[in-house]
Amino acid sequence: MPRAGLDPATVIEAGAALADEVGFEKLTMGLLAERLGVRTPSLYKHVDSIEALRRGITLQAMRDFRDAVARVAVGRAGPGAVRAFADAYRRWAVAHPGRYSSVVRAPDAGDEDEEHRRLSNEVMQIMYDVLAGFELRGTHAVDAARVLRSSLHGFATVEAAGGFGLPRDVDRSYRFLIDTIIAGLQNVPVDPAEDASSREFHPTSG
Amino acid sequence: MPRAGLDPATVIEAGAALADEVGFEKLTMGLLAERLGVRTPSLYKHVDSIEALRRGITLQAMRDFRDAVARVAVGRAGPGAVRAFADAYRRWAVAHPGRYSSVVRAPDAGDEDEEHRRLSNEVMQIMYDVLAGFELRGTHAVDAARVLRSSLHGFATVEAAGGFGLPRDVDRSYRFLIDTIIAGLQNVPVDPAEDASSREFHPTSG
DNA sequence: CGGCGATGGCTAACTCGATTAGCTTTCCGG
DNA sequence: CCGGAAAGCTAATCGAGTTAGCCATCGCCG
Repeated sequence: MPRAGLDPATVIEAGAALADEVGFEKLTMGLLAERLGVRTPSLYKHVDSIEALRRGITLQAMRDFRDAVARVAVGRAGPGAVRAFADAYRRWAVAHPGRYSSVVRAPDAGDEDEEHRRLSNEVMQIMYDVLAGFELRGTHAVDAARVLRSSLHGFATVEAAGGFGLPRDVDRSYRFLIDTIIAGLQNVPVDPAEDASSREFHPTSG
Repeated sequence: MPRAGLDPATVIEAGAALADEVGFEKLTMGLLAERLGVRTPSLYKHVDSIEALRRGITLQAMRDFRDAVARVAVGRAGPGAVRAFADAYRRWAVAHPGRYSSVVRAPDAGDEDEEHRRLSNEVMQIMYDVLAGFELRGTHAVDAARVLRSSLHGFATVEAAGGFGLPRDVDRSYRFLIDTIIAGLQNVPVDPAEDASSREFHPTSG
């Protein structure tokens, strides 16, 4: 019998694609093996465990996600950049539901290696960049990035979970969300006590 | 040997408490049985399956969550109500991480029975109520509720996943999030084309 | 061209969690 | 006090993950 010609990258890529179809949590070694035309134990020649497979899918997805949002945001800042970023964010999440789950899940203990942290920070940095141009000094730069992150992530998660009852309106609600965030960041009252703590700014720790 | 004296409600309550300790997804029949001083198969005298157990925990948690947020929001509207609601929301999520996961997870196929839908709608209704007082007509009432829901859910999820690097600042960021949402809802531009579609308002379909 | 070591795939077998079957014991109403 | 329903238990099955160990294939080197 001819060999399947697998290697770790192929297995992880196929796992990511399969996760998009059946859901990241439903991804199984047996299912992936079947998809690759191979018996389950054979996969262990390429990945150490299902945990390692998930980790690999997560990292691959994070790189792809970072590239997708970086592409539209590069060199831009302010409301237009936030809109473009938010659109790319949701578009990617909707196009890759399984990968998106993998990106945002709570990493299992020890799962968060150096590369994971680095990629997280790169995405946060892109958020800081698109938010430049709003008058956010000091700690509020961190806060604003968290606002953007939480809101977009929450929307994507609820949408992916089928939590919105009326599918027709979801695009419009997303636009409203972005409009609200932008208007909010332009009008949020500045607490003078907070503004004094500018020194605490830590751009890579979002 | 004396009987343990279990019944479905006890088992579900213990399961919810255990989920808060070990995480909803790590909850196992064996673990719960051990906690209750009973052998694993004995649990099946009280719950049909682990899926049914999860469903029971979810419904119990949704009721408790609804009560917690309803209590602080009753009869109030506008920014103060949004603040109180958001505080109760996050407080509950932080205090009951396993239950919170169960409330917001994507329900498995068929899992979403009538009571689940009813409880979802009740929480959405509370959101509509606290958002009354902002000048949101027509479809934007739905949009605003989705904004609030997405943002609070996203923040709670990222926080629960340990996604924020600087734990000290999380309270402040949450306040900033709420301030931003409130300022945003007070200043978001109204699109005249949207405002015309007021008839489409469906308050229970969030 | 032949050989050979590394590699990739396979079968068999084990573990663990969920679940079922069927037995036994306890409890409670009559 | 008695009989059956209810609640626990042991034994056993099933599926997913994983390991061990066997064998075929590939690619490279003499």
